Amino acid sequence: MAEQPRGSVTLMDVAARAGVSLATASRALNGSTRKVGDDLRERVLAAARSLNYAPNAQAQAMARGRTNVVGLVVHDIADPYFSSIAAGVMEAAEGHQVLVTLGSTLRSPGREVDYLVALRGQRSRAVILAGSRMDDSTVADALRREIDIFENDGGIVVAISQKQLPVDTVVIENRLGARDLAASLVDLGYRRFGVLAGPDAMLTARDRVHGFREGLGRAGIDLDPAFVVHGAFTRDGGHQAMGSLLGAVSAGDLDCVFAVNDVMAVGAMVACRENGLTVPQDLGLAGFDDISTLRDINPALTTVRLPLEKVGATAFELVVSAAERTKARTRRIKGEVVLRQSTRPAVTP
Amino acid sequence: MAEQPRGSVTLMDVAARAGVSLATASRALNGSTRKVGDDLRERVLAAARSLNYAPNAQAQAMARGRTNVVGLVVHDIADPYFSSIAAGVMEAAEGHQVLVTLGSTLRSPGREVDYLVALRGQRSRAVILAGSRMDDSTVADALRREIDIFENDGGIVVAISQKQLPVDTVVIENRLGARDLAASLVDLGYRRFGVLAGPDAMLTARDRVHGFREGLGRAGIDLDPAFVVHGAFTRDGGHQAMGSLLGAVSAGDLDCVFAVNDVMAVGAMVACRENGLTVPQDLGLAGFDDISTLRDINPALTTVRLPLEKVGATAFELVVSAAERTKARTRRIKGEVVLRQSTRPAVTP
DNA sequence: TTGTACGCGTTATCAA
DNA sequence: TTGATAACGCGTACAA
Repeated sequence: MAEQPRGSVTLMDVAARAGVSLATASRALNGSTRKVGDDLRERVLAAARSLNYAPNAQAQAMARGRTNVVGLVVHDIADPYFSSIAAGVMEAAEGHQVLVTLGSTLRSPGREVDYLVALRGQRSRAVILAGSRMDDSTVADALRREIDIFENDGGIVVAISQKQLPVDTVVIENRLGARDLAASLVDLGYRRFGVLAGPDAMLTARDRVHGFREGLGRAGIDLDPAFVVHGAFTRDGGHQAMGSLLGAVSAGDLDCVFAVNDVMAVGAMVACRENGLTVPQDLGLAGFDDISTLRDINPALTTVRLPLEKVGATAFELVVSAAERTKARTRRIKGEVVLRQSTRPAVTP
Repeated sequence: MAEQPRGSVTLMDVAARAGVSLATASRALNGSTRKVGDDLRERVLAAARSLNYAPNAQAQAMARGRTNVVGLVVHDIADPYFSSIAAGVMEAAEGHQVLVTLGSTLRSPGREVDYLVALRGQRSRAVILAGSRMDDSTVADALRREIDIFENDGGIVVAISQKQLPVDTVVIENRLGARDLAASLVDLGYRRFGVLAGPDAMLTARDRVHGFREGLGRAGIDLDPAFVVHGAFTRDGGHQAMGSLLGAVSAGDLDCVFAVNDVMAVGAMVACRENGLTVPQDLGLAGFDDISTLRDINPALTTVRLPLEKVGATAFELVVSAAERTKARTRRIKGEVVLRQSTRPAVTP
């Protein structure tokens, strides 16, 4: 049996036990394949196994000058939007000998910069910035600056959301999706719209509002600014915004409400219920994202489906293929309108 | 302005720019507070700032012999159960100068061992194993063995779920919660129960079934084994299991169904609807966990509330307080029955 | 208080 | 093919 040495087993221990030099042990365990005699290789592998040797990744990183760490920075890991993206990243990373470290900014944009610094300290090979960019030039400038430094150190940066930064980006077609949704809702016969708009500075929210307004405009419908209520990008934000909206309008002013994401839509649905309104009979309601956990709410939510796991996987692919890139690349992910019971069926003539 | 040097800035660069020795620079930036003259300290800090210096965490780790990396291993990060726990861990880690690395086993128990090896290679300070233990002695033995090695290297291991491993554990009182739930359901007047039981080998699922059966037994009610249907611990698993159950029993055999977690309950609710059953009029339905994302489904789910973020935070506290422990500690987290609309109101005499 | 020099565990370069 | 040895960047005795 193998004895259990106290403290970490080093390559030197392995080499000693196998009766070979450090260099040989290193080559047998990690270096290029065909350079160590089979007998010695066997001895080294056996020694490593019996000693439970695990290479010190820190030391390897120092010697090699690079790591296998990829940082993933999200706004809030408890939000299903981000946990789905994270799952996509993790799955894509499978088999790539990569360790994913998770950062959660708790929805405070400035913290992205902090994580970037920390991950630079870790000499992370790459960082994936998942989550909406903000309309805040101070933060954006600081971020851009830190990204420069990070990339100058040889790191890779990939963003998910808007093409605001000069890095490889998985662009989510929020605007297009919202435009299509608007068109579909008009097709269903809706005419008087309200919007629960999320935070004004959040580009994802803003793009969706813009796209929606655009879609309505093409159908000759105006979106009254008074019917656009901002609120947090959360369930409670949606709940509150819907409450305000309902308080501000009179019955008949509204026949359909678009919440810029599904969790807000769910909050809005509750607010409707509390106000005695039935969806979709009294009011149509639509969301955005098609969060899988929310697919079974009743009435089922009309929304724009986003392949979130694919978004994460795509970001990871940008990371692994970054070596051969010549300039910042863009991958566009489209959403697809899904009509369900929270909006009424199309009026058949 | 600061020039942007090509490649990483090292402490030597900072020392040179500040005109001090390496040791002084090190002390000014990291070492104990009161050992560097104010003037020199200022010079060093200024130099570091102007050069965008970020300490090489790998090198620090090597020199110090320890890291600030904590590994979090979950079954599936897309599952709200785990993403809530992860959020709790992240929030608790806030301000502790710790980087959390995320592992997702994709529900394959053997992968926990792989992550443990990888994290040992990283010289992680600690690993949090979140997720049910399995009734699989092969895996458990391998895990125990690898945990020994990990701890022997000075690492800390914390488990969340059952006290199956000889490590600090956040024990979730599944059994107790399910027992209480059973009692509450009996109080509501239910008598003929079915259970959607999850995978047989998963201890969390099994504990909940046992506890539920226990609770019924105390009320003098027998749980017919034919009414216990196993299935995956997911929405689809619940959907399928409920389908089987409804196919196997005749109307009147059943007046309430307990799904061992909320996502299964949601799947079950859909299956009910598909079979023309209305919850709770035709059938009561209860879950477990009180997943926040699912709180707004309709009818609202009767369930056992688990403070998942607190679970994660508690696990992290065990990590940071591990130094002063003498033997494996246990923190028990209780659930609380929450009665909602998916079960009928109590019959008033 | 400040500086010198060694060690952390590994890879990679050079000889042998 | 194998082995000795110099990096890698930092912390920290030890000496000054």
